Amino acid sequence: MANINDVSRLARVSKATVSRVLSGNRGVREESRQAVLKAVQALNYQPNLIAQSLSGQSTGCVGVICAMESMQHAVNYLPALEKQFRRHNKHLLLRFADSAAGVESAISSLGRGLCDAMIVIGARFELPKLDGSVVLIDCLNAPGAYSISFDHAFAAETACQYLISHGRRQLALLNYPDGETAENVLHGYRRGLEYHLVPYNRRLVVCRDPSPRVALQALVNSGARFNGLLVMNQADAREAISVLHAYRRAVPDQLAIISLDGAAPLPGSLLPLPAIEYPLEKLAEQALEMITGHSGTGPLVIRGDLVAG
Amino acid sequence: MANINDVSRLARVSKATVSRVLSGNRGVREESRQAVLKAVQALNYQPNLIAQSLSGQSTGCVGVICAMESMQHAVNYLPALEKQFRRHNKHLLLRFADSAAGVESAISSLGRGLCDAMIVIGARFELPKLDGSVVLIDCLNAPGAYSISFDHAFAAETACQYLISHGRRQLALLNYPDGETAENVLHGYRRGLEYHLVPYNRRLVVCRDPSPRVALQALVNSGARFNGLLVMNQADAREAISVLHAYRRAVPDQLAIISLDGAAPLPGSLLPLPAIEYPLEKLAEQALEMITGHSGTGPLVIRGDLVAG
DNA sequence: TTGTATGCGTTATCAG
DNA sequence: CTGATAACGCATACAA
Repeated sequence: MANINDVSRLARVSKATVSRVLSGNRGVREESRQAVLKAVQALNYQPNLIAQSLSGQSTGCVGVICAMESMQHAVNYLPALEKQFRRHNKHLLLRFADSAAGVESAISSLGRGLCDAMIVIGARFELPKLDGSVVLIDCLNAPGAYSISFDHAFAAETACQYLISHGRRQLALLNYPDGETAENVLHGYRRGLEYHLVPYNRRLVVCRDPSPRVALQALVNSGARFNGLLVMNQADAREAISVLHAYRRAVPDQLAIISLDGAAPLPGSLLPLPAIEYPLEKLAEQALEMITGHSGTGPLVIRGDLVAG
Repeated sequence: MANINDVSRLARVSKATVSRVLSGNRGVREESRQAVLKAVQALNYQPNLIAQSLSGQSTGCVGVICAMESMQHAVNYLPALEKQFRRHNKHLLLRFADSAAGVESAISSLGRGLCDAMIVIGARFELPKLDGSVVLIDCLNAPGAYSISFDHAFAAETACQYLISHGRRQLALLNYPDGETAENVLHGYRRGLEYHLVPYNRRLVVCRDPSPRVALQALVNSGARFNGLLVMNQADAREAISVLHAYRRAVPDQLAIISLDGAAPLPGSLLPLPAIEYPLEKLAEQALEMITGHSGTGPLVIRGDLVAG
């Protein structure tokens, strides 16, 4: 690959002039400018990004750490993020992690001059204290200053409203394990019920961890009756369908299921379920703004769209 | 972030000595070694990767370009690749592309000193001529010297054997559009039939492009009878189930479906279909070897495992 | 308007 | 065994 010296030699100007022409051509004689451009063409010269990074102080790379638990999940953000960041000439450095330790290791490995910033996506585990240049997307218990999280209370409430307005009043909830997010979900769930004067039945609330299947089995076994079910994501929805199928409960005829995070709508899915979805492009935009710093600081909470099945 | 100068100052040695200690500590007095190590600890020093890249000639980054058509597909290789490459301190630079032009653009954008090598995954479109440092994985019509592709003929034959041994003799094929791969699939399909003396019926072979749904509709409408179906991937399988469901054909009771690429087994999938699967870890290993050059050159064709539903 | 010189952080060469 | 010093490729302040 040709470098700036080759170009300057061929164009009979100095490296500085070449550099000037290529980055904001201010104050260069048209003649030299053309010479440089011609040489660039001839040599098919492209500035070396590594050298640019070292000289400037920015690499143009952003580390993206995907939590693996809900991978099907996190992975769906990737195309939207990549598209958005590419527009701004930013590259994505990909890592996966399945624990807080994994995230820390990824961060320290990426944070050695390679990245200008980092994004953690979809972590369901407790996160360590993080640097200011780390943006958290869809992470539970986001401890950082920069985070984009979902309004789970609002989502749960909306889901209840939807199901109840479709004639389902006995609503079960397959919630996250104890934590801020679970409380938010529960809050929204109760608000949704209250609005329609549906009494709250704690037996209808179960925890998806360690296993959604077991939780649902326990729920069914308990004899508590329900004709609607709120789940936390599409994967859980599938599990639920599968379990309930085994119990001869037809979805959505006898039992309506709604997902509180409808990301990752699987192509050619057999039965499209209603869900609360979060717009991927908007999300990517916000993440970019947080990273480039054009945005006001502070965590951001976004509300999802109700999408009927 | 502390740099090598800070360390050398604190340890009262030169930069060179610091560098020596950190990379293969050959010929350094134990005393200085300890001093350096102490300083490194104290300052939490980690060598800047960008500077290392500029100085050495390798960035330790590998570009990964995922074809977007069968994204659900390509994206599934990512975790395995990342895991494998991370072991060798290689980072993954992620891009998506949906056309040959997109791939070219990605390659030229990544090929400016950022990457040592590149991988293209899952391209179903015609690929341009590519540099030697590009490895093609699961790409149709792989034109490069380095490629890992699947033995489609073998897969198709295996699929036929499986279905026929399960009492399905009228096998339809939802094939790729014209091309080398489609021919291979067709070859395997015919071989599988021949083995069991099942006559070949060309009406049972349809093309999945531009739309698997339409192709299947046409197939059903044609009146040709079939009780088994070979599809090219899980997404197509889902589409097929959906279409056939509409025609009141139950899967897998009346009709058995097998996928020739069972990657991306969806979690909690309702009905696990039989499929030919390609081992992701092996694949990632091979890709790594091709890139690090420890492997004999030339394209590699691998055969998939039959996994019953 | 242009060229020179210096810095970015590291590795490697070569004297000492 | 160690320390200066020259690359690596580019950007930029400064001088002309």
